[in-house]
Amino acid sequence: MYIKPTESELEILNYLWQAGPSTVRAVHDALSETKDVGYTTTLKLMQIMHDKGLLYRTEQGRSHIYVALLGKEETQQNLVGKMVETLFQGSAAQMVMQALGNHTTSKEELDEIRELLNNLENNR
Amino acid sequence: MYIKPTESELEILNYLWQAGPSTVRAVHDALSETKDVGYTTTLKLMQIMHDKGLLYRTEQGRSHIYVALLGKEETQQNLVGKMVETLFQGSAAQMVMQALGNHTTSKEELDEIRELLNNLENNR
DNA sequence: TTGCATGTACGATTTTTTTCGTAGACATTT
DNA sequence: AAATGTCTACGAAAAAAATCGTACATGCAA
Repeated sequence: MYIKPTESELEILNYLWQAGPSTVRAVHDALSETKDVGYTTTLKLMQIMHDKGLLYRTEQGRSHIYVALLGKEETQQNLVGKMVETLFQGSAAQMVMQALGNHTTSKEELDEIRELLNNLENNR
Repeated sequence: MYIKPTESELEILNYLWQAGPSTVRAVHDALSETKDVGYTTTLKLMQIMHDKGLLYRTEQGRSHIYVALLGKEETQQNLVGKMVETLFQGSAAQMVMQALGNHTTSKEELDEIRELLNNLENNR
């Protein structure tokens, strides 16, 4: 069974995806920018994630280096999929409309999407 | 400030959006189909939602009729938006790709999206 | 009128998630 | 060597969500 990361766990995963293998310190410093939280809180969270099998870690001198075990795309997939199911009755198209309708998206991005649409249609 | 519904609250909202004003009994019976939960749990949840201002209710004889106070589109918007921010670094386009890439979407829906893309581009 | 079904209210408990204090190890600075 | 800084471990508390039992009211059927 797939383990759904909690909100806080997701913040940590996000950082690890972007930054690659990192120490608790690095993660914490990054999160502190936007969130007011103690160092040991971040540490504990990462330890729990390690216990759950969400993170792998390796010793590096006195500290640990953590690596996300969930893939970014895989996780995005999972969560978006769940949202499509529960909030949009399984219609990805409807979600797409909501997403595009209310975010400013550049011409380049729109073109990219258009291309994706074409590919999808051809490979059916 | 906007109140983010919890997972369980969302299930209830979903039912109410689809079915319109309903009793706890109706909601509970529907949820029971897919979830194993006691009647009083659903009742309590709906009472809490009422306290929070998520639901409006009116007496109907011995029971209550509940109505969702959050709009469906409004809520979808909020949650999708939040997901775009936290999971896709603000890029709606990327989320769209993930959503479309892994859900079977009919030609009609794809066309609909294409049309939306065109509109977006024209109204920029 | 007695009993059963069905409703709400509400406190209490359990479970999950988040937070943090304290202790101990070890390196570095003074 | 002593003080200071930085790490992990870990227990425990706080906060948020979900669950349910029990009490009590009322409608309805036997």
